Amino acid sequence: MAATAPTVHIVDDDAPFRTAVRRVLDASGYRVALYDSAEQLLAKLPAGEPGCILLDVRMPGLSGPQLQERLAELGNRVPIVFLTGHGDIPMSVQAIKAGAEDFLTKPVAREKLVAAVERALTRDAQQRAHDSELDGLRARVSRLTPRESEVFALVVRGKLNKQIAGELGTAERTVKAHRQKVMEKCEAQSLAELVRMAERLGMAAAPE
Amino acid sequence: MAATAPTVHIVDDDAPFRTAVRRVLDASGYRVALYDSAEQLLAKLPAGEPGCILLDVRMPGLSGPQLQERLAELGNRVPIVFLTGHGDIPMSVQAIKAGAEDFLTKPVAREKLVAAVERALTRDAQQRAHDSELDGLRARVSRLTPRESEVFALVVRGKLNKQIAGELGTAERTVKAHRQKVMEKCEAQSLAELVRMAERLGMAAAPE
DNA sequence: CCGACTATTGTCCTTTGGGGCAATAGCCCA
DNA sequence: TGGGCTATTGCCCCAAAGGACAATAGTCGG
Repeated sequence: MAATAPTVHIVDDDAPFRTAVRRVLDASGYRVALYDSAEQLLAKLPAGEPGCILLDVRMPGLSGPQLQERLAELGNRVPIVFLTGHGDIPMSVQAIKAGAEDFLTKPVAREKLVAAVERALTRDAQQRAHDSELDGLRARVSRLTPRESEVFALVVRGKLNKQIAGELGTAERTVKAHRQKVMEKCEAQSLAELVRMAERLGMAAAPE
Repeated sequence: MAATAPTVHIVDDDAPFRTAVRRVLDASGYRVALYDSAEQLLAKLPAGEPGCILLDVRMPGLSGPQLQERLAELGNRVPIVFLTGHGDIPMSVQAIKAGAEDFLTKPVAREKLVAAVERALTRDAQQRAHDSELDGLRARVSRLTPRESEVFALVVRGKLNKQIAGELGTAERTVKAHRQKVMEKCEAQSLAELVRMAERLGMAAAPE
């Protein structure tokens, strides 16, 4: 599973500047893609591929912060490094709070830029690793039938089969059957593992 | 358990400014404490009490960011709201990344200040609630004897009693005895609950 | 209409987990 | 030195979970 090499997406309406930055990042061995507007990035950004965004703040059309917000709405969590000559403190604070990896000001020292991009790519890789683990989990859990899901929820709350049977209005034997299916579909080797899965999926644990 | 009312700790070397800010916060109903330097705050800050810090950046002696760092080293996670007239973007970015609740610039609109303080206090309350829950858990788990802890670790990994007995070189009956003690001391009503506790305490889950 | 999937249950047997009762042993503190 | 705590174990019994074999029924897509 050799992951695609990560790409740094540079979004800036200033063509000469884009080129200059590309040169720096090229020289540092990064794959680079250029966009002259936020809209262009939204249209072309390949989903699901590793990378990060190097983003200007002031641009015609969507601004950098607006693009950040838009991406968040779309559920796209690509790390963003802001790089601008027209920033102010409130803007930088807002950007970082919204999850930006960094907020640099032009002119920027080459090492600062490269370091920020590197951190952004590292974070992206970690997020992806984490997400794909969760996705695998969700995929398994989503194979459960509605009934099995109910049993699953009660099992990880520590309920006994007989209690579950009572709550669901079925026979204990039936619960056992579902429970087996749950363990099988979730590929859990033990109850402890199943509970951990539920926990990672954020399933509430009210024992009641 | 009526918690102590939260206190806003104002750290600024400018006396008139301190007084002005105190007035604003007093008027909003907050308890306020004043300090003219970071050192004074470090010396007097009551540990374990709810509150937040309203912190200037440039001061004689320890600077605001240095105080933030020092508090982090001490494990004190009181939310900090920076309020300064001499800030710049890198500084604000660094402060927020280091966990500051906000980074405001003088002069600040009264509502912005009050809103930031309110968010800081809310965050503090949440952290405290979360921490005290964890502390309760740790207190229970710390009552386990070394042997019981070993059994605990293996149980939450989904090991069977006989496997645990094998790994510890004791009889299965012995494991059962320890296991009982673990459930009792941890006040866990079910294995699921025990696993959740281990999870919240960050105990690794290598099933091996 | 048929096969696949889901939901349900029954019976029976085995493996595990949970506990009561009791005893042996080492250690530490008063 | 004696009580208290920890670690160990044996025996016995009951409850709970796991799983084999088998069967009935309803739903749904072909």
